[in-house]
Amino acid sequence: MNPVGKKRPPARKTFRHGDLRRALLESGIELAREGGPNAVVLREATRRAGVAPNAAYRHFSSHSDLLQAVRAGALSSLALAIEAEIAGLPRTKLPAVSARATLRAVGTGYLKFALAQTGLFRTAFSVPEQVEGDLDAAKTGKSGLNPFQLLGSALDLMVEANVLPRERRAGAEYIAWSAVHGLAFLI
Amino acid sequence: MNPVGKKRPPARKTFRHGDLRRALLESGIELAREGGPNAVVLREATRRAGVAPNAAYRHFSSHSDLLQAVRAGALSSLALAIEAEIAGLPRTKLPAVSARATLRAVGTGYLKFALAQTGLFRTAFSVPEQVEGDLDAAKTGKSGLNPFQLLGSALDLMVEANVLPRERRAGAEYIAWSAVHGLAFLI
DNA sequence: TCGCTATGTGTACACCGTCCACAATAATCT
DNA sequence: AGATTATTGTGGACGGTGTACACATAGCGA
Repeated sequence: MNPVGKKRPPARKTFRHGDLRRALLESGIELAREGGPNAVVLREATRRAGVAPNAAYRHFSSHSDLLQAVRAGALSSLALAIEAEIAGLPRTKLPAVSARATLRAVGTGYLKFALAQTGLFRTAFSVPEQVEGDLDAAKTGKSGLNPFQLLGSALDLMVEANVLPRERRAGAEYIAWSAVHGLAFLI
Repeated sequence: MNPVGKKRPPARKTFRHGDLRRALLESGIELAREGGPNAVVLREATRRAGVAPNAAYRHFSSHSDLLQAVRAGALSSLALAIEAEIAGLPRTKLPAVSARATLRAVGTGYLKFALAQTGLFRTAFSVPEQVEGDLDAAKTGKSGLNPFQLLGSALDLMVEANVLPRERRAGAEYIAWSAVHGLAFLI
């Protein structure tokens, strides 16, 4: 009908997709958002990208490889949400006030995300894996820090502002993180 | 070969299994123990029970129904682990000491279980669901209390022993639970 | 004893992840 | 430019999964 035929799902103009990896990743993230980790299904992602199931294997070595990438994307979204919460803070001159507010913002950003994006949140933490020293840029927000590192830098601020005694700094991530994460899980 | 030809795989003497529901449940729990929630696969459970796949549908309405039952069993195991930890406590006359020790035992029982039975633990909390007011006996230990209720009764002890001010009792479950659960998740 | 009903079997379907051989295109090298 | 090679997508197949339907078996009460 359309001589200059546009692409429907399977109707692509070029044989090559152009950016299939990103397309699959985004479909996967959407699936995760809708139904959590178990909903991210390789074949459905290829379907949404308008491509044959096997095409996925040119970009991801397996289903779990794709899932890992989706998971990284979810962590990145979480990082962005936390950063947005921090950015929305009213400015203040007082380091102590600011440091406390930042730490609180990390917590509330985390909780808000868990509530608003439950599927992504569950996906992000569906597989136990250490994120502490992870440098993977796919998991970070605009600041280049992943959620765990954002918490760490908020704690650093507390120390600098003399709100948190330096000797109690070590391991504080774990305390704060477990409290907030446990709470998030409860809801 | 065998003139009185018997059936190997389904080597059951009687047509009826006798206690298939329990058998399936136990196979399911074993699967969860070995590989977490995603490993509890209906067909494999029936295989281990020596029965055709469809037989499961006489006792569970669906795969997720079976999974829910397995999950209840996992919660029950956790409750038993906590009770065992409490039971192992040295006796003392002092209510304050005893109350504190009991609360701590709940926490360590919880953590030990999370470490020793990771698969079951992950299964128990794989699906968010309120356990607070749940009266389902399938989730309890010998005391008839589920893990969350065990925590509650430990906190009650604290109040009775005047270790925890009564006005701080409300919602204390959530604080304690989120701290311990978050910690468990970290490990 | 007869039939009812609970319980297990067999067959079949759609969907999933993944392997293999092959086709179409883009990139590269004469 | 033309030929060669590498990359990317397709098609078909296989075994595994959950589940629906029809049927077989056997335990139980009349």
